[in-house]
Amino acid sequence: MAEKTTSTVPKGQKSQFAVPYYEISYDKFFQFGVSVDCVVFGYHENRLKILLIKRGAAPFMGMWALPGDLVYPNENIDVAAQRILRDLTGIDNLFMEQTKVYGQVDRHPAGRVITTGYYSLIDIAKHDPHASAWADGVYWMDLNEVPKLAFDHSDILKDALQILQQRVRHQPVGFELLPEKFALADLQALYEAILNESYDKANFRKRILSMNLLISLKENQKDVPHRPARLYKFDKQRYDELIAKGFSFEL
Amino acid sequence: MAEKTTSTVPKGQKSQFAVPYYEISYDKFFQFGVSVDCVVFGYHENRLKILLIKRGAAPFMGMWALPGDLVYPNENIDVAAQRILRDLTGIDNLFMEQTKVYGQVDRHPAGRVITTGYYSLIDIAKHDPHASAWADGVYWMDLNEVPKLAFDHSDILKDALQILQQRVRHQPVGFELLPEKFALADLQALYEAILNESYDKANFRKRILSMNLLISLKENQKDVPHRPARLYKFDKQRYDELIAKGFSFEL
DNA sequence: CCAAAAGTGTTCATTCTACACCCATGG
DNA sequence: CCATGGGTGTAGAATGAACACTTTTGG
Repeated sequence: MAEKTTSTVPKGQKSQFAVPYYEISYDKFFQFGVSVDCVVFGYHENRLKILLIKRGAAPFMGMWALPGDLVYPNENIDVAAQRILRDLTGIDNLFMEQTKVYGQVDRHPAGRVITTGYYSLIDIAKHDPHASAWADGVYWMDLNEVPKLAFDHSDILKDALQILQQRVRHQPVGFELLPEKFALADLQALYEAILNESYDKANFRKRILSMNLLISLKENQKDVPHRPARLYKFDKQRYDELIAKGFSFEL
Repeated sequence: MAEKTTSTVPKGQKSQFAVPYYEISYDKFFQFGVSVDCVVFGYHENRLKILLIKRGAAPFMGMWALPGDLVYPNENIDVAAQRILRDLTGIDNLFMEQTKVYGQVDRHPAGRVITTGYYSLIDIAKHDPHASAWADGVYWMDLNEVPKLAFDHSDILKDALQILQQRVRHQPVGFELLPEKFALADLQALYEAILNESYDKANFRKRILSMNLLISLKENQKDVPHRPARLYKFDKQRYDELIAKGFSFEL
């Protein structure tokens, strides 16, 4: 920012270099609000879910929205995103990644607020308790049943889903949605839910196992009315090694 | 932004819902500056280049930096990015895409400024004139020779390059860097420059041609001291059709 | 013994890789 | 006629898709 040495500027507005540098802070340029909005994906009973809140204040009171908040002037935006999810779920250091910035002038009725989308993946069974215990305004909504959301949150959700689908095909990102120990069929069902496709069981497991990213545990499912499946866990260490070598996971 | 109904907030700071909604605009939350920074890739003589400016004002005066500017309070951020490149190159509607948001508290010495990175691809031969004629502060720098940049611009550049490499492998994005008519060997050299790899000539052309994204012109290179190559152009229409059908280009 | 889902093996088609070879032009 | 890079064909390897089959559990 403020890097240009010359510039054409919109009529009636002076460039930031028309005034001494140290006055910039008090300038009309510093009037933006900054927020983050979180698209939290969960997975339960073969369905993709998303964490929504019911707004209890204007604007858009009573409408569904993504959890989000304004960023404090002395707060990094990544930290703000973590803070919001900590408030909702009680968990720190959740996997989170930026999606996009939304900078339309009129996107917030209260003033100029630009927001950054984040998406996150969590295992509902493990992390849900705090969220559902917290206020009456937080719910896991089936992705297929999400109504129109407040602000431009429908767009933010749409973009986040697309990015998730893209990620999941090229990086083993989906594991955060599963319990630590899982069967290959669970993983397959997860991929099918996210990508809206179906895969051949034999070929799916061959592909996944050939990547050597799963550690076969010496443990099986219990109390299932059929042959119990072998459980696996994700080998994070091996993944990091492969990534460091420029490996790209392709589904 | 301002979506939560309850929240724990940093000590000593009140949530935006502790005050009536309509007062938010005058709140301490609205003190951010917002900027955009552009990573403009060009391509010339088998080398990837990037457009840099030499800063003529504090802070970081005299250092190399990405072209960027503060966003006006009434300006969409995408529009701001286009404006900056229009100033530099005289071209409107350049291909541009967001990379990431940079929201570290201390990233700008003049105050709290968050910035959004954009990358853009342009054909130097076609679009350069304005840039090089414009002031003495704008240069095409070989990507391998870029020094440490002002602010966190080195990070922004690094991320943008990574995103470009990712894009180029999955979408035919690189064409913007070439003249409208090009030979297959030019395209191959471009991919090799961006991805730092080399490909078998025969296999590369088979792969590219099998996608049916190139239109073979009835025209060859001229004045080359060897068999002149057939020229092609990118079939944008066909590309849009394929994308609409969920096609994904894989290199 | 049956149902249900886990888990494996095989075949055939397709794609990828490496490499050899021919072609057209300027000098 | 040579050097240079354009352009093509092919054999063998590797991968992928489809599908049949075996295994292990609970009821």
